[in-house]
Amino acid sequence: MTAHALRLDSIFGALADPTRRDILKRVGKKELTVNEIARPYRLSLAAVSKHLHVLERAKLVLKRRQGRQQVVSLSSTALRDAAIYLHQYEAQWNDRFDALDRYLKNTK
Amino acid sequence: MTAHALRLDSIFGALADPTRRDILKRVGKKELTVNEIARPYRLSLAAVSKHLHVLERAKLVLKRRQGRQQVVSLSSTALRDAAIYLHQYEAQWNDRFDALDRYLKNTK
DNA sequence: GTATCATTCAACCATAAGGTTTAATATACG
DNA sequence: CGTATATTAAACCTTATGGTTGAATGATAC
Repeated sequence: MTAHALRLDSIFGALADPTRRDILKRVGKKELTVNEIARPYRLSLAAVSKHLHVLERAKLVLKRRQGRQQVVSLSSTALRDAAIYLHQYEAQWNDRFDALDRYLKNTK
Repeated sequence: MTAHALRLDSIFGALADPTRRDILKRVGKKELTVNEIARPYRLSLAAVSKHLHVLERAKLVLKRRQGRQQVVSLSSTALRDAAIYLHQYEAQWNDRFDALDRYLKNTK
């Protein structure tokens, strides 16, 4: 399997979990520490840490150390790669999403 | 969890497997029967049938009976839903590129 | 240096995913 | 009706995933 395919595996795999999509949405608005990310969920910190690892492996987020905390931020390149993958099917979906189609074409 | 979230779970989950992405690509070009779909893979028919079930559950493909065969076709609505989901991050990947643009301009 | 805070690692558990083989079902053909 | 063809279901196996708790690590504060 190609590197590209492996990458899509990890990206789509990461996006397949609702907690991880929620984390993504939240760090997309604002960088957060691991503790801040974990707070709203009824999950152990270790579980959230694992989710972050999955997101990191898919390159959907970046982590950097800031003192004794880890600051997590969105990394949009993988999301863009996923969008580009989906784009190959653009011709097959509704005209109503022309704007999105044009956008994806321009950034390919 | 909302119906919408469950839907994204199944869509992204289905897309996370390379065999399924390959099937999707092939049925996107031309409707195929289950046997035709299975032929190129070193997998049992039952395994391919399971993959098709995953794709069907995610509404990424449609199956209809034609005589004693099942004809599988792409259904783009789920792909479009996935694209719409990713689209919410469009602004952030644009920002990233804009920042890069600015950077390149300034250092030219 | 020791205590404390933030995060991860290790070991473990339950369930899901992806595969196999064999049996069952549905449709078509003589 | 009986047989062949196309596909799925069942039972089973192995590995991956998502969760837990408790110990280990890294960085700061005292």
